Amino acid sequence: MPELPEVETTRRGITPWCVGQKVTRVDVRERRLRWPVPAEIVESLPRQTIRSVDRRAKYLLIRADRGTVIAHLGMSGSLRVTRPKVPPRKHDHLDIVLANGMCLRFHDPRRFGCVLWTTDDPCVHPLLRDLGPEPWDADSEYIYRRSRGRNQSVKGFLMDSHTLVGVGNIYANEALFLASIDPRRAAGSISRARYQRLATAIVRVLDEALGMGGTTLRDFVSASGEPGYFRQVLRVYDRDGEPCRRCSTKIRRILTGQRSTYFCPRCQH
DNA sequence: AGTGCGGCCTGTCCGC
DNA sequence: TGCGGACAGGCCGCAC
Repeated sequence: MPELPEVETTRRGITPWCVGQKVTRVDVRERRLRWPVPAEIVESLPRQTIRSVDRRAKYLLIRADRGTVIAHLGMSGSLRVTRPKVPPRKHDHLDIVLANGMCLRFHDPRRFGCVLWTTDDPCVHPLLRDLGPEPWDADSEYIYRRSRGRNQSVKGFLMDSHTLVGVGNIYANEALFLASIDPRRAAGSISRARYQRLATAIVRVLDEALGMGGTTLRDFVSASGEPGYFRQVLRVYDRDGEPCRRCSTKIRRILTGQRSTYFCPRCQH
């Protein structure tokens, strides 16, 4: 599933194929994504040149001459470089066809993702406007200050994109383990020193995963799926009943909200 | 304003 | 073997 590192990997993977390329056509086979694919993208994007591919949180920003594609991969999405004549698979919802004979193909079985179009600065788009800082830019003092007075669980607080972006369920669990913090604790009850550890832990798990995303970069065009490198290095996520890698106590799974939360009852407090 | 939760979707897995 | 149901997940948008 596309977490932040995979979105960044996608960005790096598609950039050399499409920056500087003119768009010749946009083919929409299924417009019912999270929000309908706007007709303007089909009308306006062709004949424009792609100038850059940026990322904000888990949104990819494909900037053209007079407008920007805002794409989100949701839970199950991918954006791959292929040739337009390659027959679309099931759930290949949209192609951005390029003058160099390639295309960007958006694939998303669950359709939690989106492909939108804006002619404004994408940063003022309602979806991006209120987002917190990127994890690499979020210093612990900011996170600590923001947590004061919050009764919400620290895990929920971390996963709130207004606090900071890019910390999904997997990384929230992993970072809280590294920082030895019980995910059920109220965000406002945790000390400044522990937020320092937490901020470091977040960057560490994201960098680790980004390093592994690099391995899928090589055969990017060949459309090979995620081989599951993540799983072997996970410390708590999806390890209910298995021994803690630090103290061998059984990892516990609980539900907070509707989300699975994994933690070591001995290491995290 | 902060917080919790429903809903959107389909593939996968489990039990009958 | 086939079928139904539970579950997973990001994150918007609503209700309290």
